[in-house]
Amino acid sequence: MKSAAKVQQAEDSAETGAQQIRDAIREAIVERRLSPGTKLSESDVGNLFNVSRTLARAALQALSYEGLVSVEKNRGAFVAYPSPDEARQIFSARRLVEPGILREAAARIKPADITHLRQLLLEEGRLMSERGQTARRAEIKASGDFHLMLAVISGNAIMQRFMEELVARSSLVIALYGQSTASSCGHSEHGDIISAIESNELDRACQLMLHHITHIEADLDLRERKSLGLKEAFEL
Amino acid sequence: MKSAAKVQQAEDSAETGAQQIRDAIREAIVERRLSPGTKLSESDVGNLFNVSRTLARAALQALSYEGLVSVEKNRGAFVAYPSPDEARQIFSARRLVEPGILREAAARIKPADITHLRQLLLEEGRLMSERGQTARRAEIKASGDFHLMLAVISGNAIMQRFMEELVARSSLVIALYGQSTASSCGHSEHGDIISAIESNELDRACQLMLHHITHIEADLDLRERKSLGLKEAFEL
DNA sequence: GTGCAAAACATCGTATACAATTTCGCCATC
DNA sequence: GATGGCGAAATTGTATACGATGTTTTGCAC
Repeated sequence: MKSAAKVQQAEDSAETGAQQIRDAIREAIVERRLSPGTKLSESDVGNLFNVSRTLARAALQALSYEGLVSVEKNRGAFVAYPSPDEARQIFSARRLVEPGILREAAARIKPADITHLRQLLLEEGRLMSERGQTARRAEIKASGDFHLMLAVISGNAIMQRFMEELVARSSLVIALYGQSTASSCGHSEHGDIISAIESNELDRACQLMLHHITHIEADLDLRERKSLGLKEAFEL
Repeated sequence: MKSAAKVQQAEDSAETGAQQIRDAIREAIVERRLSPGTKLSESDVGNLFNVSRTLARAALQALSYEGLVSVEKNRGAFVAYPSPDEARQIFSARRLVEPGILREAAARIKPADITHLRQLLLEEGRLMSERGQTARRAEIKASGDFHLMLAVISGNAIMQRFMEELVARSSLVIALYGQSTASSCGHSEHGDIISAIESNELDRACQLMLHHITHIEADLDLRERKSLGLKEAFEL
């Protein structure tokens, strides 16, 4: 029934008054309801969630450890505004770890996992064809979930957490520097990767993954905005 | 002069009342002055550093994000006591990322970096020959610094932070499950890796790195302690 | 003497309060 | 009219206070 889930949630959220807020804000950032640079004042966050500044502050601190929020001393917290250089580092990191994760995942993958991956893919495709903001947001999330799922399958909780951070930060980068309207220009590439895994073509799957990541990065416009950059760093 | 550095430090530490404490505790954990499972009560930590529970709590929270401290709801914070499975995941993660980091580092390495690496190696060797607790602790740190330095050279701040976490947690694992007295049984392996990089034998350097990590893990006794495990989790 | 229950104690979770720093607006002055 | 400084308002940094939860101890009954 609902009781089990509710109790579980209650037990979690009890310790995690702050974590609930953290998760809510993170979701808002990843789904781009919050734009990079937006100020997240402790009081505002606290009022919004009906908690004290203490918890709001804890949540913001947590997000800063994940790189989604930058806190500046005596000035407050802002949704992270990754520099082009940071963006490059994020994708460099992904190219570095995702082939390895894919290999680990492929070694342990079960038929049920493949089914699950294909379900994700279907969902992603469905959302792509839909119109509207909510569909867009769900699509963004689904696109990241594919990469996350591989980390889950790999069975390494540490790499999973790291990938969560990388995917979330990627979403931020794409929001800032993305050019093409469709963030998931490489939707079909996900399918190709699954197919390669299924047919045990591991090296090819890794190659596809590398290309996929590179394609995402290639869609960005990572040129520095000199004069604009200063203005934006101040206010926007 | 000193002023620039001092000011920089002052600005840093001002924002980081909590971060100073976090760093101090982390250092104590990594250098094994604090054993896994040790209780870190918020009040005690606060009193120790002459700050309120607020800051102590923030520091402990931060350490829990790094996996060095585990906080249990309504029970308090403890120096992390990684399970054998967690230990395996940590080394699995290192095998996954360190070759990639090494490749990145090799691509950007400058002569000055190699000099620096060799200096680290020398220092490590010197500490190995010394006796005493302090030398041991410094040796542990130096051994990790080699791996960290490669991440620094790679120029990717994200991977650098990730490696910092992995090295710190490795230290914890070795403290728990290490068998041989010398934690740095593979000291010479560090030198071999540098040599391989210097002579541009990249594939060999990666192989050496993988073997090195595997050697460290092989020195562990990762068998589960059933009855003992429970007792230790309580008190020790 | 043993076992259970209840209360005292300790510790954490959260809110509120105060101090320090920054920011913004206003007025005087050039 | 522009500029610079001074003061008020807002925001963050830190401490303290109070309620909730877990742990230990004490006392009573069997």
